[in-house]
Amino acid sequence: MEEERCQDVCGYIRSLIARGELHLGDRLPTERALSQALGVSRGTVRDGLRLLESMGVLESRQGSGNYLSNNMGHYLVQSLHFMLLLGEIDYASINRMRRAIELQSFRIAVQACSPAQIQSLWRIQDEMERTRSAETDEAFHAGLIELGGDPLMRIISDALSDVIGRLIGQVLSHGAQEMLVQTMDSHRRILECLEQRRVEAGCAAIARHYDIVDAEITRWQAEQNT
Amino acid sequence: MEEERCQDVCGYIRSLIARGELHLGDRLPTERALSQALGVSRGTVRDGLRLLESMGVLESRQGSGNYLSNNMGHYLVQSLHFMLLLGEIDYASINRMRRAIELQSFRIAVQACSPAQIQSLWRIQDEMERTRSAETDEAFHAGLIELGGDPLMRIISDALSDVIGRLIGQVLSHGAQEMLVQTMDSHRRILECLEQRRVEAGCAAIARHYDIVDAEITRWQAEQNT
DNA sequence: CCACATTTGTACGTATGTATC
DNA sequence: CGATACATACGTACAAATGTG
Repeated sequence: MEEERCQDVCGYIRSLIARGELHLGDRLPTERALSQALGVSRGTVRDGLRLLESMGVLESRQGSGNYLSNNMGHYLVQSLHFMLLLGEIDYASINRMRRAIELQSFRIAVQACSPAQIQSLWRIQDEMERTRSAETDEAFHAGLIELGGDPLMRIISDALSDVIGRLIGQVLSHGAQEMLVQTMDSHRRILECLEQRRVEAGCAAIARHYDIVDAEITRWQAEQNT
Repeated sequence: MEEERCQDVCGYIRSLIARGELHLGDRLPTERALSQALGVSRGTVRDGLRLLESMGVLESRQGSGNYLSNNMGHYLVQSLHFMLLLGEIDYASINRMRRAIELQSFRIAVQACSPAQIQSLWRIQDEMERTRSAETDEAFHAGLIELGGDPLMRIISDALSDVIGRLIGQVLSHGAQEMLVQTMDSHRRILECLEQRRVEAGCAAIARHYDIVDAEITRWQAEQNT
């Protein structure tokens, strides 16, 4: 067997992108058209397309077609879940990564973001003061990353938040009141530093914030094991 | 058709892991055994296993079997290549992420790494002074991340280095001599700060290093377009 | 609202290639 | 060499979603 014809499918799509004939959001040729163009069966075309789908390069819509997309995050989330399950990584590791991304985003945001953007973060923070929900906490951090404006950091950060989200929710709802107060204190301090364009103080506030979260997660997990 | 039997395969493997009956490196039941146990065809089993393979959860070895592994990085690399191709991210974005990871790893390493570990980095740096190769540059940064000891940062950092590696190689070999001198200067400064456990100075050195690299990449890309 | 063609989704069976042991 | 196990491809059938007339 000559083998690897499904790699040809990937390569063909890749070349269409490289030649500028396909862009993000575009619909691919139908699977039957591809199978005729490349002289392979539809099943083989599907194997190739599913490879691309598993990398988040395209998205299939039943009854409609295959479209170029960018949902790498989706598969990143699943990978992270399995890595957690296999004990290859832990929540502390995920949080270290979130901390690294947030610090870098903050440094960029301090130099680039507008007062209006800061205001929108204040509104999210105000809502969190009222609801004390994990969703608003996630929105706050996602908003901070967004200010950095880096697409890769946003994708990875979103995936990390998704994976750790449930845990944060449990910690927030069952954790000590003191921790909640500290969390929202540090949120406010971060925004104040952002407004006053104080880079180092802001980074210190972010570091303190994650120290608090890390400590609480550790404490909460120890409690679960009893 | 009852559909989604290939998801059952994923779920079954997942449950085997969760129940502690399968660990990293273990060999899975044969495809025929799985197809009998779950009452599906071998092709369906393969569909399920390939889903897991695409997430880096398992690795297939022809003639031997399917093994639980952790090569999420491999697929991360391919995703990143496509994202670059589609213009969803650029090299600057990748470098921002590398900078963020390296800064965080450095902060951890300063507090935790041994003199022997620092010595091994000096040896890599000595080799780079001689060879001025992209490989030793990559080894230097990988070593720095390694000192941080975080598995997630290592995986993501390796993938990023892989994607940007060729570009770094071209920049190093065709770039200005002045840039090479600056690069190795900053490498040495980073190691000196690590030895002297000077956190902030070390972070500043890392930031300077990436500023140099970013500027050179920008300059080099502009040159390519002429 | 219905009917219909199109397109992808899923599964099965079969055949053959190829690496491992 | 032979048995085992995965790799790849093809063909077929039907399900389900979409879009259109």
